[in-house]
Amino acid sequence: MTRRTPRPRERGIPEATVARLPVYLRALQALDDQGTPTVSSEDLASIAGVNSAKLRKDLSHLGSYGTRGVGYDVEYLIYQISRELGLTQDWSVAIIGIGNLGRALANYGGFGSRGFRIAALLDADSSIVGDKVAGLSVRHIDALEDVVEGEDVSIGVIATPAAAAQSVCDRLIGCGVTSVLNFAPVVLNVPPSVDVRKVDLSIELQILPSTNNESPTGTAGRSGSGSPGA
Amino acid sequence: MTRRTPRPRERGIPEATVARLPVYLRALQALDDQGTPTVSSEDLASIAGVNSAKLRKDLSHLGSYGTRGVGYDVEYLIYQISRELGLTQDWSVAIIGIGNLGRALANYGGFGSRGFRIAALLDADSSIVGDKVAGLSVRHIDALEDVVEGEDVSIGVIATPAAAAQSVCDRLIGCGVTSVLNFAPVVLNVPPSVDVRKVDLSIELQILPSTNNESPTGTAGRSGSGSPGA
DNA sequence: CCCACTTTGTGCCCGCTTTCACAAGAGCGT
DNA sequence: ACGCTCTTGTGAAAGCGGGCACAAAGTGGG
Repeated sequence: MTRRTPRPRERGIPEATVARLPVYLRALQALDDQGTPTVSSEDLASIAGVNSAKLRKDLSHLGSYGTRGVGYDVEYLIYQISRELGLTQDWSVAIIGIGNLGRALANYGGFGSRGFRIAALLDADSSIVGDKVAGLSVRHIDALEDVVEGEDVSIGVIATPAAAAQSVCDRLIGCGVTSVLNFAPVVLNVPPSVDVRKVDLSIELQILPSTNNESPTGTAGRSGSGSPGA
Repeated sequence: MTRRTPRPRERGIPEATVARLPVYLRALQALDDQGTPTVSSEDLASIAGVNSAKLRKDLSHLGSYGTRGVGYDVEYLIYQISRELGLTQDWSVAIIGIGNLGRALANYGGFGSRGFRIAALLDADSSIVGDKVAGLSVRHIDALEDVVEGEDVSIGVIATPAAAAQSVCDRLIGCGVTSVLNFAPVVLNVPPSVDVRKVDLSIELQILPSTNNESPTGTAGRSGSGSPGA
């Protein structure tokens, strides 16, 4: 097992904050592309869709990188957030299950641009093994252990049918993967040392109609990215 | 504009609870398929991956549908949860942006089985307009207003590139859609009466590596489905 | 009828988040 | 150098959600 590089840093940044950092990061990158040199917490918060006080408190956990009376230096903040998220190093990702969703994920540009390298695509269906998807050749699931070892994969993305998810997950964990992103509609059973994030497309849809009724308290247009966290 | 049926009920169920109801629902349906007539909070909680006290408290918000000493009647609970989520009526969904992700969504079986009917697929790229995807013919985005009106669409799913998302969203809202599920990596600007849920694939990935480091406090394997909510 | 056992529903407390409000810091024009 | 304006960083308060632990309620056996 090669080094899985478990970033040392991270004193104690609240999980809720970490979940928002990528949103800030994207907003900052958009600003950077436009050539904006600095941005105030008010403006950045508005782009990211959050309260400005919350934004400031979030950023304050990284350190005092703002300048009073001026705002934050866009490029410097991008660097600091990337660093905190561990995006300054590359993470190898394996996608298991190359159906429609797996293909969508493989082709999704958002990954490579961050520090994520899609190292392998795996599927159990031998009729698609060998196909080229997003420039990669689909390999058979039997090669999972070899691939994880050889490519030093540290993140597994499960896009298989529900029935296969748990066993795939077990095999991933068995060869040292500690982070799993699960798109299958099942609750995975994992030891505490492994972090699983779950994304369930149909659940998102089911929640939707229940929230937009004329709530007397006026819930007002939300836009959370999901994950209540713990 | 036909009836958009804004369910009247819903006194004040916590958002965190609503977000978990679909998970319970799925577990219950699996039990029902196996012919299990009743289930205890302990067992159901274990399947759904939550604390049993939390489960009981969640369900208590719907009313007292359990029997002490016995548990919950599976079928009745399915009905009550479906009802609360508004799944007892059909919702028409339009997917805009038929790239890889849009295709994955269109083919995703989980929708039709619940009360969701995929009414239309729309895209701006005329080279794919007319293609058959998941049994539906892709229509041109110009027809958006006609489609929403004609099919009584109440939910829009945005799977377009980031740049197109806001304008598509505006058009959806313009013709009466009040619920939007956004897969594009931008924060949409909407009036408070519209509910937007955002799912961002690359953000989930970015959060992942930051959470599984040997946190001194032992954060232990999480598995939240996302959405910190408001 | 009574008792032992099971399981729900919930009061209570604790810790995490969010939000407000403001003092301290930084730049700028004069 | 001074004062004005802008913006950050943060103490304190309020709100929400999670989980324990227990009383209440229902079942079944004798």
